Amino acid sequence: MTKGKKAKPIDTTTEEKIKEAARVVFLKKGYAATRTRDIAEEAGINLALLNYYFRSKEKLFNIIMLETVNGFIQTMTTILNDEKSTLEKKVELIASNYIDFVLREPNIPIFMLSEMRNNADGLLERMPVIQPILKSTFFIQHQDYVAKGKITEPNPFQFFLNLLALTIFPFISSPLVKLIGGVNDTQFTKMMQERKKLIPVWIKAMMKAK
Amino acid sequence: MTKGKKAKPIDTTTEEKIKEAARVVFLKKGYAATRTRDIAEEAGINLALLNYYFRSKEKLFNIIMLETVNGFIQTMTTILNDEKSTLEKKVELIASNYIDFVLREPNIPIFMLSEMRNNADGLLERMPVIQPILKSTFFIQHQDYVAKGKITEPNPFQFFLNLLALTIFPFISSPLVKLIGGVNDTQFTKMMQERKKLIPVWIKAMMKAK
DNA sequence: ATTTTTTTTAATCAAATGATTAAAATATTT
DNA sequence: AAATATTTTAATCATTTGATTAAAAAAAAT
Repeated sequence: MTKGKKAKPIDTTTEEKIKEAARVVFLKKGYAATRTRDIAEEAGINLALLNYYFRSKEKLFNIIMLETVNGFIQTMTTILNDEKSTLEKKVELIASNYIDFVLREPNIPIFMLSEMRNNADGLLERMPVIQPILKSTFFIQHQDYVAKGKITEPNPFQFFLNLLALTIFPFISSPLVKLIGGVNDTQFTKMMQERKKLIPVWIKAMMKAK
Repeated sequence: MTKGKKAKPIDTTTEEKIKEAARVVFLKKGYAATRTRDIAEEAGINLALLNYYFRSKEKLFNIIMLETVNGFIQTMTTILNDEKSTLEKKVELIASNYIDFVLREPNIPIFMLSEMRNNADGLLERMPVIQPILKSTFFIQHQDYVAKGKITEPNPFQFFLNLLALTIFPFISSPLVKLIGGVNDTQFTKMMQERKKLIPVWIKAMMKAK
């Protein structure tokens, strides 16, 4: 109640510090397994301060979730809607940019998808920026390729799913990959780097498959 | 303490009922978000009974987790190690069997992967039946194909990852798919059924890609 | 310098939650 | 049928955990 005075350039470092800590903990452990005390400790502040700034665990979570999803979708929509680049180029960009992105933030995919899984309190529907994807240049170009016989499978969603799957799944399953394959972090990163070049080649091959 | 009398064919229905309920709730919500009371209610029994039979939430969870992972890996190793079938046939079988499997139990992949993510208390290492995969006939056949020039990418793990990704990822991302694509459950199932045939075709095309 | 506002904290609360206990109900054995 | 063992429950405990409060410390305004 001492806050909302508006137009007041408050020193935002503490608030940011808490948000950053919340991001780290939420992304690593998920909402349910996260204790607000964990976040406070990670931020190096007292628990009450967290509630002072963000009122509740849920509100803080919603902020983090929204920013995370937006960060993830943003690059996507930009690439998908670029009218200059071909479909093949878009595939390259998505593979390359997202592998880099997820290498920096490996917890994001499993975090997002596991939080969305039971869609508690309609979290998904409140997410913005998601709908435009269907009407993107990417999908129009796909349609065009299908019409010209350059792509066998006509469902653009199968195509998009495949691209996402090849790009993101390895990160979601990385604990398993590292265990089964006896792969360490360095090797894993190297494999993912290789996939930046491999995925476009694979996708191109799949397009003409029948 | 009245239990462990050994060699006593006790009526196992209550125990099974609790386990089944635990499976339902754990798979849907994950360990941290699950309340033992939820499980008791789902099983139609009292909370104390759950602890009487299984001592603790964690012990019950470990049982469910172990059975789930085993169920998931079992089919895999059987297919991967069959010496009669070709590599192509194995790809078909894995795609087909796993899509059927996950259509019946759509929560299993995200459950397994999200629980494994921070590998608390070395859950992963205690999982059996995982190591043999690397030495399976599948990988030997892959090596053979590489030697004969039938497969471009030499790393068998990339190959295996791709197969898993194309098969499983759609289920993990189904909330997103249904939202972005405006796809309902029936349509989703249909898409996945189509993938049973499509994935082998795609994989075959990817094998020769360069 | 004094007053006012903002920031931070320690202490505490209340609800949720995993677990236990002791006794009642039911089944089994004798 | 009586005695014994097993199964089930209601009530309760202790800890965890999200949240609040009131007061101290720090910063800003006057």
